[in-house]
Amino acid sequence: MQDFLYLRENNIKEIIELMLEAYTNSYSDPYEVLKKNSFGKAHHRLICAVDINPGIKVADLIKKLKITKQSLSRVLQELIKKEIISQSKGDIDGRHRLLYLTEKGKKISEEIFNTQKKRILEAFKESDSNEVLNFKKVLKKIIAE
Amino acid sequence: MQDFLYLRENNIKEIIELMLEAYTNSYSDPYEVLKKNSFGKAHHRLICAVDINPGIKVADLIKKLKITKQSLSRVLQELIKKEIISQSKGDIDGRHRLLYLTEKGKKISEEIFNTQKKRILEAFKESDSNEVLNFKKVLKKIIAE
DNA sequence: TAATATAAGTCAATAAAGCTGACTATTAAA
DNA sequence: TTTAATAGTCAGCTTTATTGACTTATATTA
Repeated sequence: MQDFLYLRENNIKEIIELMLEAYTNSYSDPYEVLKKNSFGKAHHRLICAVDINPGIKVADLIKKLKITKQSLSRVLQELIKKEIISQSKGDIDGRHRLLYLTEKGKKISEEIFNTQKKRILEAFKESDSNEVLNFKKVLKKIIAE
Repeated sequence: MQDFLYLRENNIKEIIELMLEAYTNSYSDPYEVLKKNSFGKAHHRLICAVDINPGIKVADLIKKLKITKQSLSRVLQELIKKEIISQSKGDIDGRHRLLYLTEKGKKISEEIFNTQKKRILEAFKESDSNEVLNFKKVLKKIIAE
């Protein structure tokens, strides 16, 4: 097998560490916005996931965030009470609870997003459309089981 | 300003969420290895960061992981006691404590890495050298302040 | 050299996030 | 109509991280 430099263990290892740091940095940007609303990292993750996946089922959210039903519940009930997230009964399967951001939730999510947006746009500055698409493609593949 | 599709807010938002999921999935792969050694996510993050940055200072580690000195300390002292990480006094500045993986630490880090490697290699399968380099470049830019 | 600043470590109390286990209620499928 | 799936809940616990108030060692600078 040919020795592709970019597939060497040290390069892959570095990429794993870069992902840790990229996530850590991106998700620490909205610190002030979250604090203002008395939200923590768990709320942030939840709001972000529901924003990009409107109508997501509780079970899928658990898989996505890789936390237990009980852990999710505490944060979710809090956000429902504060009218950031709303629930509706699934019409195909009545056992499902579909989650959406409320208007209030959308506003907060936008506020959060605005603090993160700059970082990503800056990173894409010297990239062209294809490169961004490839970046996204790779991220998606990393997620795939 | 031209409307570049790939710079639209929804695309950026999606990328932020993909990063969350890519990190979450990649860092849940070594669950069994970590459990066997009674390590948690905090240990994992620390081992990974020291592996890829041998000789890193405590202060830099705190910046990288975005946790407090006291949070780091608990986990770090545990790993030093278990002889996973070693410390040495900085020779340029004697106040610094430089951190390294021990031989034992390197073995565990390899074991952890092996569970994560497959996922990344799979993601890079259909990418060429340039695309991987670009992926890495973007990750680095996302990290930059 | 004496005063000050920086890097790291520590103690204590608390909060946030997540876990396991044991249940209940509702709805769907066999 | 029994069984399975989905969601919710209660209780107790662990892990991770925080704030605040120190100490110790080493560097810097006045």
